[in-house]
Amino acid sequence: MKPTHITIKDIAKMLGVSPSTVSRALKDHPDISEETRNLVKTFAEKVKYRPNALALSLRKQKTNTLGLIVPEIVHHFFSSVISGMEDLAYGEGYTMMICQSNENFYREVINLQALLDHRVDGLLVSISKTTREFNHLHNALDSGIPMVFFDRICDELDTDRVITDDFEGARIATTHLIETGCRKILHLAAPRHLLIGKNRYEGYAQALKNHKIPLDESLVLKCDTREEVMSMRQHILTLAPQIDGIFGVNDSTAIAVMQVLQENGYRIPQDISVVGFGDGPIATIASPPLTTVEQKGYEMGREAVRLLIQRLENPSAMINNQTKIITPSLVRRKTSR
Amino acid sequence: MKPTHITIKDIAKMLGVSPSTVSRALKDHPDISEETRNLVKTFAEKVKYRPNALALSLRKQKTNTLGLIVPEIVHHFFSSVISGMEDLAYGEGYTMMICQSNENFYREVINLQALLDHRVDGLLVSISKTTREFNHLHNALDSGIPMVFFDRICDELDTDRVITDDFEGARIATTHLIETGCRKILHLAAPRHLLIGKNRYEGYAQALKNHKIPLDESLVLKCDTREEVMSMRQHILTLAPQIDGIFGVNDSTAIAVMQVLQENGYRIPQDISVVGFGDGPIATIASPPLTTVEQKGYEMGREAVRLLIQRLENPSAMINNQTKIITPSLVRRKTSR
DNA sequence: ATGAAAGCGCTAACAG
DNA sequence: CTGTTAGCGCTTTCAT
Repeated sequence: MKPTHITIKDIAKMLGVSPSTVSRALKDHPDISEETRNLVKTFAEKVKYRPNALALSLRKQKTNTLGLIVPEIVHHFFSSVISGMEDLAYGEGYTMMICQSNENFYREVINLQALLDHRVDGLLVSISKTTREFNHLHNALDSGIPMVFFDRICDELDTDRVITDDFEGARIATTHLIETGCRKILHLAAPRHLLIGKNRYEGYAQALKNHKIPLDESLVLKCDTREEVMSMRQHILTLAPQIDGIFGVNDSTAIAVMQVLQENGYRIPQDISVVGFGDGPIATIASPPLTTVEQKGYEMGREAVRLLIQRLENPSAMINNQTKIITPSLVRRKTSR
Repeated sequence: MKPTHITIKDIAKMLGVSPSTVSRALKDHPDISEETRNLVKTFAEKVKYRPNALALSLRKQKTNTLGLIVPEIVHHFFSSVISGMEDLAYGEGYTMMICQSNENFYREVINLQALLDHRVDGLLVSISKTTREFNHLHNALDSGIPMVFFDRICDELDTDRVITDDFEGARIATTHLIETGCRKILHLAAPRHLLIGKNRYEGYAQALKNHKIPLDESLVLKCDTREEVMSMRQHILTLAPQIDGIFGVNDSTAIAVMQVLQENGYRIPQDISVVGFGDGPIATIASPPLTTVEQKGYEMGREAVRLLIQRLENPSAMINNQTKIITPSLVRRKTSR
């Protein structure tokens, strides 16, 4: 049994008026007499008339749909972003069409095409890790569709953007360690060729510099996953006696080192303080609960949608592209003093 | 600059043929001469023609879009489900329109309406915690739209369903505890009026019964959040000396008890074994890593979409509604022997 | 104050 | 083999 919907034409027929009259009455067009207007409206309500969004979109050349391409849904940060986007978009009368690239370039291209085929009004995108080449995005942009990048932005495209201030987050984290008494701070870093690796490293370096603490490169380890921590445990343990603080580039590495240390008799934070980055669900259940930098995915999502809708609704307004920077904040818990 | 798309009409005009010819050529209609077909196809490719999905949907009365209503996106289980749905739907040529109810009944109703307005071909829904009344879903179903419930199903609606076998999961978990030597097993349970509370409790009870271990109700505590564990810590500690195993209704409570115990000198699993339920990201980073029951959200998502598409593509086939049961499996890690 | 007609982009009878 | 026509559901001139 196919769902059959009532149309304006149906109503017109049943009421003995023309479709145009029904259409106008429904949207309070001034030309329509109060009488017919009420007639139509009450009738429409009675038969539960609902406008067909498809027809509307086709007619108006506007879908009120926002297309999203995200690397992975199953990721606390990204799902927070999506949640923020959904909430705001929904509140503004837009719906979202969501695609995940699964960190796969080819799929990102297809996703983009699908969204374009559906004539979404605008695009929200965070690029996949395997994306090295940006023709697909270039083309989309050239065709004139509004687009905002978030988190994983693309430098060679001039668009609105929302990013977290990784530098500042790292600086705050490291400063916190310094201000609570640490002097020899180990940094577990992401590769320098990744933006987050670079920026967080630099924030760390800046904090040291601000406090006249010399930067010791032997205290910066390329080590950004739990697994890597585990495989580098020996090295970390040889370093341990000479350090009093650790800044991990993300929560999982921070928690992983903490565990390695604890298993070897170190007390956190009495012997060594630890700060992470991200504030996912694992931070709170760590033992002790992890002091970390909160990344505000939800807020980032809202901001991205805000930027996009603003552009959609200020038609031609040649506003310069904006880069909105979300400043993360420190969440003090128990792994630091 | 509005994105302007090339249409079939445009192509027809430029090639001096009729729109229908173009339409047919593009889809390899047998009536079209190979010559014109190639002409049209290469030209279409050159100008990057892309069919307008909106127009297509309107025409075909089929949107190839699946509507999803989920309580919360930011939740490991649900985001896994979404991911599974997205992947399969995408592979089958469908796109997804995703709404979150935020556990709010009113919003669930609106979400449903929005999806219906967009004429999604089918619905995937997991009901919100605050939903006590099902008229909106009843109406949708009566109107004939295919619908599959997953995880949080609604008993009074006769539809396809996908659920996890909570009873069996709990039975497996408890059995594992028993088989590794535990006899006095504490169960941290969800309220009995919730399905998961009831089913997991019963699975626990069944396992005991199968092994002729008497069920001691004083070892069943209504306690299903981390916070609750913390506020009941005293009581738990008085119970601790007499127990050798714990089955937590979810991972966070399991991890929380484990921590309370550890802080008080108990060794896990030497003194007490612990098993959780869910297998979210927190399970692996717990220390020691948590033995738990894997809930297979991704698989559930795929299954739900499979059921839905099957119904969409077997037009009238009056297949009886199916309830697909996902049997969770035990993931042995280090909190049990 | 209301209706007729055209058209958004596409497809599918029906002609020829 | 190709073109003409009508229509999916809706809005919006242009008439009346």
